Amino acid sequence: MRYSRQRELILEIVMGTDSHPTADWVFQQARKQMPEISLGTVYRNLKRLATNGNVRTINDGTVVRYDWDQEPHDHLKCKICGDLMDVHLLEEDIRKSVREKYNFEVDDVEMTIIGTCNKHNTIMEEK
Amino acid sequence: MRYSRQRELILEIVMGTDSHPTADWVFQQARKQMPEISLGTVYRNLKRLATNGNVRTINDGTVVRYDWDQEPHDHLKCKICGDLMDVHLLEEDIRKSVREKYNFEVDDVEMTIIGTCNKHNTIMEEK
DNA sequence: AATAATAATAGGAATCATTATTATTTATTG
DNA sequence: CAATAAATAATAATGATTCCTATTATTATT
Ligand SMILES: [Mn+2]
Ligand SMILES: [Mn+2]
Ligand SMILES: [Zn+2]
Ligand SMILES: [Zn+2]
Repeated sequence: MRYSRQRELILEIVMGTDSHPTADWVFQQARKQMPEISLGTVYRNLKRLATNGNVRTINDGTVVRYDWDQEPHDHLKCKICGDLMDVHLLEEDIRKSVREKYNFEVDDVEMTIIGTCNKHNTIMEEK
Repeated sequence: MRYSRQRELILEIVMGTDSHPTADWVFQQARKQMPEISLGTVYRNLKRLATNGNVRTINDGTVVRYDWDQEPHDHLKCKICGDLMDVHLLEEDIRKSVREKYNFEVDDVEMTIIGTCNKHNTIMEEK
């Protein structure tokens, strides 16, 4: 795979955020620095970066998000603000348990925990 | 909400399978018994049955599947045959841990474990 | 049973995220 | 610098799902 300015920029953008961005968000950022870049190029390169192991993909309902953090971890999704936040738990227990109980060879655990994040705490309203 | 023959059929089809069907699969089954039913009707009613709590939805990558089983449980997805199978594990531990450690109010845990199911066991090939 | 009120449907258009196509541009190599 | 082929930009196509609207079916009322 040979070098391209657009791929370098795309990777830099994903590396520079914790927001688990979509292809379209990356595209909006990228065109600020490179106005002629096309959305197809962003999709193509994000996919390639994912198969190369430079970034990882997250399925957020019906859209795909990208995450520079390759460590096995899961996500909390706030149903109010839609934010995804990282959470590290029990990954190894889950893998072990599934292997032993279900005879299923685990590659990857995808967990999204849906709820309400602490930005929307009810405590504040108790004035 | 008033009765409709098509909604009754749609629910019956979802209730009658463990395959975690998509809207399109339900549509294909439904039209065998009711050839004039439309795909939009299937989508509309599956969504309604889900909000009514008659069925639950599963995000399988980019497509939505439906599950009659309302018990909290997770799914193993085989990367070879694409099948989804039910798995029951640790749900309460996960909820508790997230509440305590992250101050995040949990509504629902969505977990998909990706790997290879035992239909593709390598033991069989060791002849 | 006929009538009225209106919820639900069929069929098709529209939308949204993503992928495919292709002519043109660009990185790489001798 | 020229040749080669990989990557891009622009745009068309796709697939899943939702939306629109004229027509039909269900339910309540005479
Ligand atoms: Mn993450
Ligand atoms: Mn299930
Ligand atoms: Zn929030
Ligand atoms: Zn399998």
